[in-house]
Amino acid sequence: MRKRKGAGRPTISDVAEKAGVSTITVSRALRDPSKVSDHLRRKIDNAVKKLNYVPHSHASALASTRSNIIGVIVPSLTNNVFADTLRAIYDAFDQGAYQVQLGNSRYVAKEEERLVRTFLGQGPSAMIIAGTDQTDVTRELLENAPCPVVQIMEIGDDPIDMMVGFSHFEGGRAAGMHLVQKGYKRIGFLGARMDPRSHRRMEGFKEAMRSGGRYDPDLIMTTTTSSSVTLGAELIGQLRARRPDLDAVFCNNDDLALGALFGCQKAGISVPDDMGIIGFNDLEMMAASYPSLTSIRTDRYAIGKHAVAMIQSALEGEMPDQKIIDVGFELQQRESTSRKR
Amino acid sequence: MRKRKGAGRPTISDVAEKAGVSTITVSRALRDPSKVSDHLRRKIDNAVKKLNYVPHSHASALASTRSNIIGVIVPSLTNNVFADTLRAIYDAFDQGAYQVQLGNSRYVAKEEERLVRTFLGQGPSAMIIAGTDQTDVTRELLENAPCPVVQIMEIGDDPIDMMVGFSHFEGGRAAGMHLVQKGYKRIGFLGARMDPRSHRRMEGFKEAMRSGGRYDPDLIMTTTTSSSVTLGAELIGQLRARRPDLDAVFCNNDDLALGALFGCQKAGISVPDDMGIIGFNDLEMMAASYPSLTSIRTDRYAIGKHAVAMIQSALEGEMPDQKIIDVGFELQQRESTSRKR
DNA sequence: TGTTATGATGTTAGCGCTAACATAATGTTA
DNA sequence: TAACATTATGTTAGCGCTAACATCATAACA
Repeated sequence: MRKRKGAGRPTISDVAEKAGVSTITVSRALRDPSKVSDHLRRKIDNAVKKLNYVPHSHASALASTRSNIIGVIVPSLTNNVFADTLRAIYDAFDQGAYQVQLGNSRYVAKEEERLVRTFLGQGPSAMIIAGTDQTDVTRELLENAPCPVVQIMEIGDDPIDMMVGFSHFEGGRAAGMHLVQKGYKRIGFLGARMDPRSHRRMEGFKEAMRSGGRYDPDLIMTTTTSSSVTLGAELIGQLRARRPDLDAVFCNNDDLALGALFGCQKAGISVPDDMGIIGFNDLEMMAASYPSLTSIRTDRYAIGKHAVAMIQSALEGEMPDQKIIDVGFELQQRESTSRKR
Repeated sequence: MRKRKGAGRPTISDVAEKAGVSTITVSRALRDPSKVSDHLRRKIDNAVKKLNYVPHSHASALASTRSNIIGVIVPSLTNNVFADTLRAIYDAFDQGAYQVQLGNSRYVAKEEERLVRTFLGQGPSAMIIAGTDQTDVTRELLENAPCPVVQIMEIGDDPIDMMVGFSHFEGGRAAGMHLVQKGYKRIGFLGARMDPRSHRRMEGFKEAMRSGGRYDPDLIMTTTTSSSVTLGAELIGQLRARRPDLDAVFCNNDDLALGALFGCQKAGISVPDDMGIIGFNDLEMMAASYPSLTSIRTDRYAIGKHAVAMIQSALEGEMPDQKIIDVGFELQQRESTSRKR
């Protein structure tokens, strides 16, 4: 007698036996209740409850060559921006029949490609990937993937499948225009990490400077070092050393902006009178700081929520209302750019 | 002819055929190369490379009732503290043969229990779970789980299996003692969320107050609201309204501490002379702020690294050196508690 | 009434892998 | 040299589920 023992927990056969039907009927009742008569469905539901049956996802994945995995790839786990979006994704999927599988590409394109391969190898139900700057190979893999794909965080005009985000270029431009309007004259840009989205914000900023007659490449200071508050203080120090006449900065993100504020305070420079500061993302701390910090508010949670909604309607076979959702952004003006002239 | 098509990618049989061996030999060569002769192993490795073979994890999981999943359960995705630990876990596992499966319990015990059930249902290779305050049911599930289990973030004397973290009680005590030593007299406690770890920090703090002759329950202000910088400013405002003589606070975490600093600045209270502030965790911003903020530094990345190392040695059948690893903490004294008397 | 569409359920054969046993080849001992 | 370990490889039968086809009942129609 050379039986294998299995995991011990109830199987679909146990349910089928208890309900007096065949296994495939149980399978159908669980996956698409409309395919089974009310009568049998009730019996099956009862049996499931009584046995405390939970489908073996691996068996299901093997038989159907399709798993209940939702692959999510982000470039950073510590960046608050992604954390908010991830939270939305987990919130939306946690109750349901799907398993979120998270990958961290660390801003490395090759790593991202590897993760896409790994995830696709599991026959995911859907993929969510941050950004629009995939390698050609990654893009092709995803275009041919037999599942919905949502690019998040930013939008562009050539989606792999679907997109939710906002225009970083426009966000950067709005920030720049705000500083011009506020009457600042020598407006700098501080940028860390300089991933593609940071670049687009910078380009938007430059555009605003040009149209406002304030463009000066000497006032742009960037580094590929990852962003931090400490770095913000350092960068503004360096830029001021180079250009003591600097009177405002747009920071690539809020950590830098907070750091820039601290840097100014340490150097005895008054914000906003001698230095205007604007950040990007509007993390919670921006409103609480003293002086409070102007920032471009983005709704990261909404991005995650929309992404999941798009996936769910795609999985239910509906055509989504739109392939590209722009959640926009909103300038939150606060004390750090409200100078009394 | 009623063949099923499969996923199209190469299977273990394809490799076996190409290498001129049986499938089980390929299986063994991949899982435990020492069980196969060099001769065949070379052939198999070649075939794998040529076919670009990747094992189908679902099939493997089904056949062995054991998946390559590492289940990780944390109470928050946005708290930087967990983000650092998660990053370490992802960094350590990303290259290998394991898949990290992340769950967010949202500080809800029942949710945690549900996640543990879900994960155990997949036959994980290991489980990592934050904290030591699981429900009895959760604990029992994990104690009987046929895989290594690591509790992270804190330590205690009754591990389910293994533990990595530090004593939050001692951390809180060290913070309290520091304020006493610095000569502060009416020392308050600000606590948000008040999860079990926050409680233990508070208890450590109280202990320090008692032993320093400074215990005053009226100076303790807590809320179950989740922590934020804004909240820190509010809480210190409320506590000062109640006790204008307050001259120092230990904040449950760094967000509150930063908020408390901003609150003081707004109210024109000089830090550290009129108000000492100490936080917990020592996030990066603490050193950068102005004035810089004293905090209890904890090594979250190390916790994740150790957890993975413990799991890996357990999976290789080794007895770990120790079941409980205390990564400790370190008081980082900065300007916010360095008063000139 | 017989023919055909429609829907509900069942039978069978895998999905790709590995546990459990079987066997062959080699070494080890008295 | 026989008797027995030990190691390397193979055979077979599932793991639990679902795709694909088959069957049966009922409704719908000419």
